[in-house]
Amino acid sequence: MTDRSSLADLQARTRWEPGETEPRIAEQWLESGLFHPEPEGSAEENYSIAVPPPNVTGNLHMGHALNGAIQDVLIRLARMRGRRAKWIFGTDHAGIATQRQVEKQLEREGTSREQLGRDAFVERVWRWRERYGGQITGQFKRLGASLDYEDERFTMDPAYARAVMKVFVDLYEQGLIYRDNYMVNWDPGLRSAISDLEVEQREGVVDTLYSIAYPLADGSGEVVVATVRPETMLADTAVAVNPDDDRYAALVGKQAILPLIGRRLPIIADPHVDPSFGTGALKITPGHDPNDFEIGRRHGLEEVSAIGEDGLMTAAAGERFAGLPVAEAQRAVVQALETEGSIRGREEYIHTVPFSQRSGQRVEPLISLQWFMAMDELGPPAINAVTSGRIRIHPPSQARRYVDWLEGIRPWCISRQLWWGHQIPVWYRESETYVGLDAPDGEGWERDPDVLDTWFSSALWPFATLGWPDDTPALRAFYPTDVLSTARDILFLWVARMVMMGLRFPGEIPFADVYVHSVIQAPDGRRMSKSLGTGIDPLDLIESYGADGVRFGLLAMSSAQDVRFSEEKIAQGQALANKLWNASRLVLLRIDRSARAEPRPRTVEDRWILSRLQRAVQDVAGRIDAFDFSHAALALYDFVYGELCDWYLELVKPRLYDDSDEQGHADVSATLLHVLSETLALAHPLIPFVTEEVWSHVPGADGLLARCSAATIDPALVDAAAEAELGRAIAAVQVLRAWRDEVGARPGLVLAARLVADGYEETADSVARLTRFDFTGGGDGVAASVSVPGGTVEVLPSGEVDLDAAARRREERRAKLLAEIERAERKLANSGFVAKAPAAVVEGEREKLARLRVEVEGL
RNA sequence: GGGCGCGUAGCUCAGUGGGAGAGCGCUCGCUUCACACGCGAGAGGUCGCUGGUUCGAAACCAACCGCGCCCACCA
Repeated sequence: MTDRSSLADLQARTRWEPGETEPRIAEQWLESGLFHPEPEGSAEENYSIAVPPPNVTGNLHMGHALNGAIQDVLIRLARMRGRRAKWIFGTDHAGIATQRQVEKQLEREGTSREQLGRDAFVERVWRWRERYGGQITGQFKRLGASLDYEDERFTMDPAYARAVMKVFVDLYEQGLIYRDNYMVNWDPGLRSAISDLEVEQREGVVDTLYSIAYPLADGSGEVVVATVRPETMLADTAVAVNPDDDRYAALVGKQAILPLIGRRLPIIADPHVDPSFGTGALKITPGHDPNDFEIGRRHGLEEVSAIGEDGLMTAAAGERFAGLPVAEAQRAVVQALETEGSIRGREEYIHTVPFSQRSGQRVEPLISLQWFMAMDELGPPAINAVTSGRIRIHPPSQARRYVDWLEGIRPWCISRQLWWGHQIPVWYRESETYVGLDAPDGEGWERDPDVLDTWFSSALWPFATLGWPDDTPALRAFYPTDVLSTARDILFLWVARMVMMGLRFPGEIPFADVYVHSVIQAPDGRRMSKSLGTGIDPLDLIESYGADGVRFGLLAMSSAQDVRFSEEKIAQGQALANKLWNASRLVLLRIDRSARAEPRPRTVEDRWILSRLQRAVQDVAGRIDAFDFSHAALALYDFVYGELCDWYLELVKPRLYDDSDEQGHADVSATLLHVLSETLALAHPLIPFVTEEVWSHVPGADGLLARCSAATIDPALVDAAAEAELGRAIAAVQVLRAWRDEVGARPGLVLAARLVADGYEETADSVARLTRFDFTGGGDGVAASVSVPGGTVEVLPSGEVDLDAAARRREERRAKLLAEIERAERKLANSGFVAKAPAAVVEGEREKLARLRVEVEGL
């Protein structure tokens, strides 16, 4: 664009219109290749972040948008600081979620995955992914996320799958992955095992607690046990009592008869049994209760499975119940026990029950042949990485959660009875087992049908995306990564596992800092979710407010706490973008176009803005480095509104519009250009679009702002004297404006007055202009006097001032001053205060008192 | 059962030992030559409750009330 058309363009665009401009800028960034760094140099000198890979089925939700904004701020700032910055991009195959999507599609077509068969189904999922997957990519682009889209990964890519297989095989050979018949959380909806982390303990479930009598085998009586799951009694293999329970001491070693089944159950003693609960006797069902399973293993009890993986009672439940669904079996068992007269009581019982987060169904604990990963060897190094400070988790409370969880970690069930995922690299032939990267030679081998938990492959994300296990340039350039940013809910599911795998395989921590951001709740405080109807689509917000507004708003909202979504913050971001756009228009349309950006302070306000800018740069950058994004965003807002626009631009307008002083205009142009450029650089990581667009109109600006240097830190520009002097002028302006408003002076009218105050040598003209006073004329008499810092302004008589209002105002001010004086006097009369408070505080109080006294005398 | 956190203006939130803040909303004024998605000026708060520590508490401590989250194998 030529300079002239650029100016005409600026002149015409009195509003920042993100909808028209942002997509164009996003396109420019993508075409520039800026987001795709070549894999050169070392991880030490480079900067990288691996994005938490969204599900391939996913759409951008509020969490993605917030986390995207956070990571993009970090990446853009690092890039502007001259680091080779790579934001690793890709999607997750998301086993269950994706499989369900395609299954639903098949249902609509009147077929099912079973009818299709495994190979055809998996093929179908791949095609589904080609067609519908990766919508979220375009959504991230719209947000302005500077991910490396040119180097996209998928957790099912052949190379990635190779890494997954290698990790499995290695851990198997090292004895850390093993197959076992063990109690697992069975999800009847999914018909698959799930891990402990996918189980949600739901509180407040109302059940009936049945007391059931088991007769003693020797006919000497009965023992009464309590249960909320009477149908599981069909799989009982013992009755247990506490070893210290005198009531039952005589029964230990005897046998009870299991009603309905007739099996003889040993009566055993185990410390797990709480004598104070129920009758103090516990039925033991090793096949369907995690506690009982442990007790059973301790005592070598038989393990009976009465409930099958299909959710139906098995043959072991006896002829009467076999084949019934669990719920029906419960009714039938209760009915049968009632007929037998074995029920001794029933009461309402409210307790906590496990549900599957995946399907929402009640988890059925059962014994199943599954693959597990042992954690005893993997956990401690991962704990040490954090406790030693090599990995820093922010905020620190999350580090405690991390360590606590790892300290109590149990084996991880990694096999899933699904079709979509990384199929376990194990083959069987009769009694032989083969584990390897490729299928074994020879006939008759059958591969294990199960796939791995999706989190198994996600755990390798920071290095498998970079080509591990090969020693690639990308791996050398970008591993370990610098920051991992995520929500709290996957600290265990993902973050801890990445640390374990990173330490075990590439042998280094996968990232140095973990930032755990807040969860944004719906405005009413509930969880934001589609099913509750409380979800808010970030893309709709981008449509209304622009991506800059959404980014700013989400960052400003975020904190260490969970926060309620507030659309006002998004609007605040939009307002900031618009403000910056218009401030830039003022500067760019009025300056000397041949000026070069450099600080050329000529007045106190120039020194002031350079000083305030310097403080803002240090503050915002420091906040970002400390992962304090909300304060960084608000500090930027305060600088742009409260300092640059409200004061500096208003103060320099006379010089900016004065064409008679060529040198003066050139100087202020240079300084303004400097201030604008630095402000754009400072703001760019947070609100990249508007800053990039303004930059394209800055004379002499070459290329993209996203490629420029970060705002300069130069402590020499801090000028406390200028800040004090202009601070005084600002305070005076505010006092005088308030006074005018209260005494009803017409806004346009210039009032004659005398400025009788110290410290306004350089600022009196500005104060007069901004308050519409004329301090130049003489004149007699005083109609009113207004206190300003350092003295008073004496307003000369005129018919324009409501003297009664002025007097009223004076009296109000006087009363307030007297109250404050009394307060200060009381404080200083307090011997405890004078003796014990820090000297500076006492001195400050004395100065304040003196100041107040001077002012009240002036009235 | 254990642990963590929150309760400040109508709303959403800052503020962690020395005169209560922001954005939005509300009131009043302003078509001031960047912006009416604007500018200027205001109103509005027993800082959940009680007690304690301190010269001084919104902030620190204790108990309580209310809300939220995480972890946990008592049927």
